[in-house]
Amino acid sequence: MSSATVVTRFAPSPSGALHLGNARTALFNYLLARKHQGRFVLRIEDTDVARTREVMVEAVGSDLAWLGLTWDEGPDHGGPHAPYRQSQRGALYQQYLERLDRDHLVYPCFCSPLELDVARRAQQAAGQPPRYAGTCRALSMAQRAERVVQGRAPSLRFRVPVGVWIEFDDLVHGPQRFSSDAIGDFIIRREDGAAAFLFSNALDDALMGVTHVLRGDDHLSNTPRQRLLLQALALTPPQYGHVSLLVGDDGAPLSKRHGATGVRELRDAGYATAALCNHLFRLGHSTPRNELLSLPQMAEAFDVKHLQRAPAHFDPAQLRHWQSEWVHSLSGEQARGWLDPILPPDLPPGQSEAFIAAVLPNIVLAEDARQWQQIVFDEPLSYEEPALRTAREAGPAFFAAAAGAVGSPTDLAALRTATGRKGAAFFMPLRAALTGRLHGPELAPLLAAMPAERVRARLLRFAH
RNA sequence: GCUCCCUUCGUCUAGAGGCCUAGGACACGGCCCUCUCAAGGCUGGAACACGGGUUCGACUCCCGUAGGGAGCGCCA
Repeated sequence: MSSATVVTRFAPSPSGALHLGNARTALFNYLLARKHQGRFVLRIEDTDVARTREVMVEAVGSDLAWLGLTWDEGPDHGGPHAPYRQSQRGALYQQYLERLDRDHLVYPCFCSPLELDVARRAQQAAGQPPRYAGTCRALSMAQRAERVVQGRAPSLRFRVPVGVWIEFDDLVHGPQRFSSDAIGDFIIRREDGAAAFLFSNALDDALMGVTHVLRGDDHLSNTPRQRLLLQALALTPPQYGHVSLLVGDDGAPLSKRHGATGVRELRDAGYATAALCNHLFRLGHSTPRNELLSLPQMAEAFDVKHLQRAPAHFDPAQLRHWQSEWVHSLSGEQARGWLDPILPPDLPPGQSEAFIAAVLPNIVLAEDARQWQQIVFDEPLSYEEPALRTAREAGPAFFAAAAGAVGSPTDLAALRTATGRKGAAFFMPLRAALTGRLHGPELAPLLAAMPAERVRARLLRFAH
C-alpha cells in the first residue's frame, strides 16, 4: 500500500454522540492516511433523516477536531467528491440504482414488514437461516403493476447471484471466503426512497476513491454483500480491515453503565486529547513504544499488521496513566495555559508559576489542581481531622516561633532555626497548619506560591 | 438454527516452529529516595482456554471441544 495515494475515511452516522469505539476507528483511519501522506475523508452518513439530529452532526465534527483528527475532505471543507453528506447524494444513488435496474440486478419488493417478519419466524422455527425468501424476485410486470395500483410502495432488492464465492483479503483477518448462497437478496433502497447502508456506504467509498477502510468487526460479514454490489457496478472496492470491537471491563460492548464512554464526557472530565489518543492508539493496536506519542509519531508507528483481532477492553486506569504522562510532559508555559482557567485572575507576578511548579507533579486532572488552588489561595481553609490533631500536638510555642520567623519570601531555614525542630517534627505540623491536610506537594515550593501574610495568619491560628 | 470472527499475566499487548525457564506497559506488592503524598529508581507476584494430532521440537501449523462476539434487518 505504498505506490498510489492512500485514501481513508471515517463515516459516522450522526445519531448519537461520538463514542470511544468510533473515535478509535476514526483515529486508526486518520493515522493510516497520515502514515502514507494520503487523504482522510469525513463523510456523514445521514440517510436516515428521522434519526439524524443536526446538533449531532456538529458534535461529531467538533469532537473529531478536538481529538486533532483533521480531515482533508468533508462537509465543511468540500473536496473533489462533494457533497460529503449522504442526505445530499440522492441523485447519485439514483443514477447507480438505474444502472443496476438496467442490468436487471434489482427488483421491487412489495413485502410488508409484517409479512417479512412472519416469513423469518417460520424459517427460524424450521431451523433455517432467516433469509429473504425471494417472494418478489420473479414477479411479472403485470403483478408489479397490480401491486402498485393497490398502493403498495416497493423497496428495491439486489439480486444476489447464486452459487458464487466471494473472496477477499481482509487487512487484519487475512483471506476470507463467503458463499453467495448464504446471502439473501438484500434491500438497497428503502420504501421511502432512501438508499440503504449497504449500498450508499459501499458506493460512496468507491466513488470517493477510498482505498482503505478500517471499520468495526461487525461489518466483516457485510463485506461480501458490498463487494457484490460494487462488482455489479464495475467499481473498485476499497481494501477493508476489520478491527475488533471495544468493550467494557465486563467484556460487554461499551455502554453507559461502564461510566464515561463518550469523547465529550471524557473531555468534560478533564482528559487531554493526547491522553485519550495514546490510550486509543494502544487498544487493539500494539506498539513497542511505551512513551507518550504525538499524533505524527503515532502515524509513523501505526501499522495494520499490528492490529489486534480480539476485542479490547477500555481501561480507565490506563487512560489515567497517559493523562499523567501528558501532565508531566508539560512545559511551564504549557502547564500555565492548561491551568489558567482555574487560577485566580489577579495573582501577583511569579505566583501562578510558583503554584504550578509546586503542584504539577501531584496532579493528573485539572480538577486536582483546583483543589490545591483553593487550599493555597482561598480563605477560610478547611482542615481535615488528622491534620488538626497534628497541628495541635505541635503546641502553640512552635507556631508562635514559626510565625515570628515568616518573611517574604518565606524561608524555611529561618523557620527551622526559630523553632529548633527538623525533619518530620518540623514539616508535618507546618503542613497541617498551612494546608489543612497531611498529604500534598512538597512544602517548600508550595510556600513559595503562598503570600507571606497568609502563611503568618495560618500559623498564628495555632499559636495560642 | 446457519455463516463468519475471536481466545497469551487482572487489563493493553510482544510472539509469524527452536531466540520462551513466554518479553514490555498499566494496575497491584516490596525496597530506595523523602516532611507526607505524588513523581522517579530498583524489585516481586502474575498468562499461552481445553483436548487431540503433525514434528526431533509447538504459544506458534492442523482438527476438534468449550467459552465469547458478529451477521443473517426497509439500523447504520
